[in-house]
Amino acid sequence: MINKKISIKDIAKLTNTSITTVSFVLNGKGRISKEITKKILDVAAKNGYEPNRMAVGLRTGVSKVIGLVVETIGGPFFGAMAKVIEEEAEKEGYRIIYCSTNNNIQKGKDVIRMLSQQLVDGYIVTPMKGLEKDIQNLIANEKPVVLIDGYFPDLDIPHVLVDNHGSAFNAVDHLLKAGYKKIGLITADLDLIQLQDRTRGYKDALKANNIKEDKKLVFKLPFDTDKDKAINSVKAFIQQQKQMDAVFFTTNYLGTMGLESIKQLELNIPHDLAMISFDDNEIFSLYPPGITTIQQPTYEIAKSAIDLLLAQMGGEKGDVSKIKYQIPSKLIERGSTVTKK
Amino acid sequence: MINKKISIKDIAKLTNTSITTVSFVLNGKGRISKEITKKILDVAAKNGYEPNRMAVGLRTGVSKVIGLVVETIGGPFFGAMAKVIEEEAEKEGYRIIYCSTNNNIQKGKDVIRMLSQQLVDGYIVTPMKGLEKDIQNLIANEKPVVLIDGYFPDLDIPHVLVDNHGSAFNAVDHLLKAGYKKIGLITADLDLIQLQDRTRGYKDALKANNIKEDKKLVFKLPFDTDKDKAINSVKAFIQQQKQMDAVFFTTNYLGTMGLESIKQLELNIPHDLAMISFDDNEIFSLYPPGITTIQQPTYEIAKSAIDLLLAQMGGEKGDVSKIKYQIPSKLIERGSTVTKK
DNA sequence: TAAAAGTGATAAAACGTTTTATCAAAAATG
DNA sequence: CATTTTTGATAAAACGTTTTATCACTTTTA
Repeated sequence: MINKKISIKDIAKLTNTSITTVSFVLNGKGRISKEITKKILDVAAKNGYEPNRMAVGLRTGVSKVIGLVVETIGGPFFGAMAKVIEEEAEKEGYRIIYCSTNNNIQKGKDVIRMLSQQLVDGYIVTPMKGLEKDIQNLIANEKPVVLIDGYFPDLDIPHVLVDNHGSAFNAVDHLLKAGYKKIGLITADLDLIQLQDRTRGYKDALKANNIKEDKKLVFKLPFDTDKDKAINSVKAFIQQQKQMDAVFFTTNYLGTMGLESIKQLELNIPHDLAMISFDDNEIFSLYPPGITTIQQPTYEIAKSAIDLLLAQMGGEKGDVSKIKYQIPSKLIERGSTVTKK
Repeated sequence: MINKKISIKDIAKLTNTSITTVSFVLNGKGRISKEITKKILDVAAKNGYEPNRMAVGLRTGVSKVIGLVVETIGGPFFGAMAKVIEEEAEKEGYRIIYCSTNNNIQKGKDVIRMLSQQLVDGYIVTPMKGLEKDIQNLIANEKPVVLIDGYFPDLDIPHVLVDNHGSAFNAVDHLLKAGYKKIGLITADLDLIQLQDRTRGYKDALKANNIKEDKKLVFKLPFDTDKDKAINSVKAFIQQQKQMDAVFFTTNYLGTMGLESIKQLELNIPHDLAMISFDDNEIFSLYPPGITTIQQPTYEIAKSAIDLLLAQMGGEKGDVSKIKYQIPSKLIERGSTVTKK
């Protein structure tokens, strides 16, 4: 089976036919007699013929590759989605080429430029501020794009993500209904629409419960501080706000870091401090007394995104620019937010 | 900047030169005068020329794409490695196309066949029993391959992975030195060399400490049982072995599941049962009293693997088939294995 | 039975590059 | 000044496909 790669031309020679005939047979086009068809198919199979994707790509302009641009591939959230996307794509014969941006705009630009060297048929991208032009460019060049986990507020580009505002609203509302009064917010100092929407959800929930927002209860953790430093500043924040009886973390990463901080401060959850984190995670279910979380529907998000993209690449016409899915999340209630006596 | 893609031919027309000249200038070959060179470079830059990778690939047989075949991209271990691999590859202008096998041999075969349709220049693969032929085929076709996280005992293929035997040995030895007598092993019923090496490490450590192996203390969790079922069977195993005072989990996944089981059984760690898990994980550092783990050097593994691959693809000759890195791990001692009084 | 329609197969162009071989003009050599 | 060498540029082939247009031959139609 150790075969030098065989080409359509070789098969033609082997079967005393022409290149065209072989191509037609292999693609089920044209009109070729049963016998010749069989002969060609046999020879192709016996020699393990595989079309040269480069040649096909050059000729047809189709690569059967999807570009997946995410913030970071590690981590449970994108990891889970990548898996779903890969599986679905494979069913239609697409492969995934993936790149991460690490929330770095220049990296994002580079990655998109690279991918756009006619080597990718469509994109799933987690957007960041600053990438608007680049992504519009892709669309202008007729490449389907689906945004995931974020969106551009002023642009009509199909996207699918969790209902950030509603999820945060529900979480904070849940805390208030459970009797917590002074609810803090810990978020990241990143210019991401997701975080803004979550913050809005927090504020709107307070408002809906007639609670005045206290600016001192909101903490924005600077980006790219190292972990120990970050934990220390979160600890400092928690200690400063003595009256705070619950805290809402806007991301998975912040939540686990918060957990570490609370642990180091030797505070009891939920007695001294209740907490909720965005994004479920194995830690949150295991760590006593269990941390209440907002579980993102990763499967639905990923599935919708890839379906949307495949539909577009499958030649579906129609204007997709208005397709904007906001998928509801699920609040997983655990011990960290028991109703206050 | 919304440019229809421009080709080398267009540039030639725009500058009143020939295709060859443009190609030479763009690739720094041939002998072209300063002025023409400048003119072409200017036009190319202004129009945002990007070479068509398909055409280049077809002509040169080089795709500048690396295939990464892993068990599953989710999860901290492969996630972390994927990141490193992607970053290093990018420095040399390579992109990553990734596929997961989910420990399914057929899927692995399919994936490799797909990638080998002349669309990938080299491979990093986590091997599984049954893929020997397929991978040897790649090598026979002159494609560089580096195995990661596993290897084929009977084949000379470059690979890099943690020192599984030594790591497991150290872990179990650590337990024995800390005063634990009856040490259990929980592993997965998968035919993976990694797990076998770890199991050997466990057994050899017992032997080295003159302890007779007790078959009843070894539990192989059947593959693909669902999580709840798995937890229940682990619980049953733990309850059955009353004399067992410590347990060694051979993977991350098993470790967290074990943690859940122990939690449900309301056993105290380490008083009722000490534990060590292979593969560090955020849960293990957070979960009280802290779980002792074997921390795999993901960075070194990934870095070595990609370096090895890039070197081969960079035209490095020489026989690499004997390159076999076994990188030592680090035992992170935490509260789950305190010295027995 | 002559014209029209259908059948089975193919030649050749095209996709966008890279690269070899070639060529004319200019410069250097004897 | 005739010859060789160097310089700067290019034509054309090739990579492996897909696809359009064409062709010879058979069958159907009028």
